[in-house]
Amino acid sequence: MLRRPATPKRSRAVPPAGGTARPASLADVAALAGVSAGTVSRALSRPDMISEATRARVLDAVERLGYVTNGSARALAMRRTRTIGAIVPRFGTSSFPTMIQALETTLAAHGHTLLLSAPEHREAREPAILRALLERGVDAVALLGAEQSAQTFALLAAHRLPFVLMWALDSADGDCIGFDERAGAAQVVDHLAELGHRSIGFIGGRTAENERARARFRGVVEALARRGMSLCEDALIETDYGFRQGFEAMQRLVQARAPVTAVVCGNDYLAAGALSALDGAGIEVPRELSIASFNDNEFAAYLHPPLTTVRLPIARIGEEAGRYLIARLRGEQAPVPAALPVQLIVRASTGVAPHPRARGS
Amino acid sequence: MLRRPATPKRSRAVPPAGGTARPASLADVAALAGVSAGTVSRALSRPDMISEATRARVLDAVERLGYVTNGSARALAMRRTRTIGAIVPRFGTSSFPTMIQALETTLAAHGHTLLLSAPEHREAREPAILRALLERGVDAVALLGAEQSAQTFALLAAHRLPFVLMWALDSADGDCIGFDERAGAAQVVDHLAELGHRSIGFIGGRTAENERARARFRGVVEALARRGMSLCEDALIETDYGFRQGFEAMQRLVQARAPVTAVVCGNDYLAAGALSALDGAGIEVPRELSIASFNDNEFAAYLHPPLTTVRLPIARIGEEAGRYLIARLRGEQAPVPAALPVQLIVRASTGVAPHPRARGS
DNA sequence: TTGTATGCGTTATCAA
DNA sequence: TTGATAACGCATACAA
Repeated sequence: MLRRPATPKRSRAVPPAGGTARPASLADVAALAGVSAGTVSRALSRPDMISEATRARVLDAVERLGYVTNGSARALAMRRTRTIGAIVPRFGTSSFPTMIQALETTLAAHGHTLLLSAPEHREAREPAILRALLERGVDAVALLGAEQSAQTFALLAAHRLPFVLMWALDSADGDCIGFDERAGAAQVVDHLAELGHRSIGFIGGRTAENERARARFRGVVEALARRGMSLCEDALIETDYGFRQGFEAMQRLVQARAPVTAVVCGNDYLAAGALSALDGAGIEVPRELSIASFNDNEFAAYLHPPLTTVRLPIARIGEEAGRYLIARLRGEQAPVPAALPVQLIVRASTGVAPHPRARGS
Repeated sequence: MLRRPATPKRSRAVPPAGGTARPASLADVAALAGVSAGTVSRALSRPDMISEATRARVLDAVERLGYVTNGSARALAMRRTRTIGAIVPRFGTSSFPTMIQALETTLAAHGHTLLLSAPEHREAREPAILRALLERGVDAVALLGAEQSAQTFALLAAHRLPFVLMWALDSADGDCIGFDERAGAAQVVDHLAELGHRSIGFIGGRTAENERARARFRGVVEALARRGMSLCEDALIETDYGFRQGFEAMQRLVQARAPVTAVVCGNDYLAAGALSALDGAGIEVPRELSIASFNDNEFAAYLHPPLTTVRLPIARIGEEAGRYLIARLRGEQAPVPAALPVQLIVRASTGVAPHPRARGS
């Protein structure tokens, strides 16, 4: 392929009509259209800089050859890939996909593509993962949570890479996009208090490992403290997120006859499991035990209202993250959006079809 | 930046210690290590072709400069990006994330990165999406389902791009990786028949739009036919997948007093909703109405067993798709794996913690 | 408006 | 084992 000074630069001046070895390049299009490569490039990216006639010829040649821009070459020349990396752990069994879907949609609308990494075990692999994204030349990165390794932030800084921390609040290390879960916690607590609940339990995620679980726990604790209350120590359970875990946690509370009239769940898988356990325990839910949860998935709403939920607009995290990064890439200041508002939903009083059982109680 | 013949090719022979404009390149590393660029390249990619001493010097320089390979340049030279594209519609609210997670994990283990596209409205945008992935130079593509546009297959063929159709069976257009949902349907039907059920209903996804919903529907119909039975026409409901939809569908069946003793649900969101509706209807589930579903998510198992489930090993689709594509990229023949086996799960007889209510009934 | 000539940062070929 | 050098395909500054 080298050492052939006598032959023309490109051996195939003829378009690969049937399907030649290599895909068509700018030079091929140029040859077919009878113009220079530079003209073709402009015809495609700056149509207004080219005459109507030649542009038509170029476009025709593009069509005939099935030409597709070589992004690697473009990226090399332009020093940008129009690609954004995202690192989101435990992707499959969480509510992150909704967020990622929104992120991808937002990015795609602006011509960017999403490079996704979904490590199973976070700490272990992460620096290597970021390096992989760096090698791919991502223009920016979206990370889940504010608790990244120092090495991660160092790499980001060294490469001057715009980045955003999703589902997090107030980090000194970078701009965050997150929910106002604290306000949500306050709303839930206020609601429960107004219903007369004075002894409240909590079934949540593992605060040592999960910064989101920690934020919710703290939010509830603080909200209670403001009312001079505190969580019932006999009804505090940390567990993995999951339907089964919620089921078992609530079973434990019931069997131990924990003296609570309300339980706040860290997410709605836990809540749904807890509700299901109550059902089996033969307890009349509405009067004896009120359940509340964060992070509304629809299914929990159909189990046994009244269930009070702090609905987190998960998709908006992705949208705002996308918007933010795109603004950054445009050189705009990209103001960090304020904490996204959450919504308190009280099933019994909303129009959402109430569970029939709720009527008779 | 051009027109500077007097200056050396790279103006900064000194490493960007603090943080210069552009990230370190091979040439920078070479300069610092006192070798040629080619040597650096080899030192990194073919360590065995280099002397111990120089490799050490190179690695040291790499470390000092924080050098990261420029994937675009590498891709341009090597004509491969080590990147794989995936197009999966309605990504956020489905069970696809589990599949994608597995795909990404498998690819990452082999040094490939996943480029993800998750269009909201499928037909409309898809050709453009594939083009976007082509421009990014993906080495291969994973598509959801066998029903792609002719244009899609044409593009794939024109670019000689290896691809695989996930969650699909037996397409003439390409290699598929899917479940043996037909066998699963047969198992469910056999199970229900052995329990004495003779009139069976079906609540499933929209067969006109969803090839997976169609496959399940057909599977059940065929399995029934083999036993000389057929679905109860008064108890056939097509709807969107979702907890609410299952709830409402089952409500309809109950209110219409559909003459069925068993209902098969197309996925477990529908099943969970259906079970919840039965609960509200005051019907004793175990004796009067048996529910079965495809595609097991854990939560349905905790509602009201006995629930019979065709568990689809969703993650394996992603794994196998990844394996297949990687084999193809290696030039291996990549035999198409047979339809992935599904597993029939009868809650009441398995060790999965039975719902307490099941005991008393 | 269009053509020409570099340069982007690697890899791969050939010669040393 | 190493160095020099030609692609890889595109974008762009400059000249025409």
